[in-house]
Amino acid sequence: MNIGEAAKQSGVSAKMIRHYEAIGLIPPAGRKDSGYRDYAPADVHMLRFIRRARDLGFVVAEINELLNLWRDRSRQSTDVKRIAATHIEALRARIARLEQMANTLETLVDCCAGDHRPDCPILADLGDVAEPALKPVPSTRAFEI
Amino acid sequence: MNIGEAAKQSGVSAKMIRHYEAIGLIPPAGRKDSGYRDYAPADVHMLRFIRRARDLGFVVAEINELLNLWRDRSRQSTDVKRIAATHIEALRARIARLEQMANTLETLVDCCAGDHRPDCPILADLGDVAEPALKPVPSTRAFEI
DNA sequence: CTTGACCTTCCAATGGTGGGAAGCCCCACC
DNA sequence: GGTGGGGCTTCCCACCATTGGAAGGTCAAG
Repeated sequence: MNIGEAAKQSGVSAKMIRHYEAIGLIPPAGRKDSGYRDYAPADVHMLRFIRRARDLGFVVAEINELLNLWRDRSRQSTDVKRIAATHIEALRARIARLEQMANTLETLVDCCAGDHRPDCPILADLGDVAEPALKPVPSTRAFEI
Repeated sequence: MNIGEAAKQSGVSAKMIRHYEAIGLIPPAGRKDSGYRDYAPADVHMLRFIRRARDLGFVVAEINELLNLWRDRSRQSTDVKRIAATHIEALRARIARLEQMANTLETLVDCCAGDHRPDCPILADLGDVAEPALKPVPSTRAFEI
């Protein structure tokens, strides 16, 4: 099966399949005489596993661990559970941060007249100079939030 | 004032101050004879505005709009409100997606014995082959989630 | 005058994904 | 036997925000 077909069946784009192979998340696919990658149904199954894990927000490093456990017939379910639980914590932390942002903004928006006048509590809050305890903190990267 | 001092007072790292200047978010700083950037309290104020907006999850493009409105004395608060409201919607959407992930995982974790045995509903779900309607959908980028 | 803290510019990496170019391969159709 | 179009290959670049580091100039205190 060509990479395009594997992509269709797994829901993982051909681009990403090659990428996952390049970073070692999946083993190098077999090749036909033409040089084309050749995929078996088992490979599609694995790709679908990856796709589903991505949909659940796991990052590649975690998916790697999960894949290893998946393949390991002598695995202990507690290992899987630990990874998942840790991930849930991370998700909840991100949610909490986003919710705090949204709530703060909601309050400000509710206080804003939203008319033709220039006075705006949102801008007032943003430009408020009265914030002393503000260090050049290693602010979290956007994609980690 | 040197960039280090401006960084300390604003909470924006020197690296990012230079970056914001490079991408045109802030105007080029004045220079001393030595070539060092020179910052006035007003610049620190602007940087603090940016810092606060980032903390609320605004992306640079939005911060640019907000800065322009901030500087525009004839602005209409409705413009600010609209930007903020749109941003809240985006935040809520991200929260909803993360919550769905967390809830799905929570269910799976609750069903997992978490002991020495290999049987695990989490892996079973991930590897479930019974998912036909799975297209190579243009999955959202990580930092947009 | 040296030392160390600060500043400068430039380049690279992060993570996950998409876009595109240049060139090869394969199949169906005429 | 050609030819056209679609799929495949590799390689490089972009996104977003941020950090790290190297190589070198500047400043203040000792």
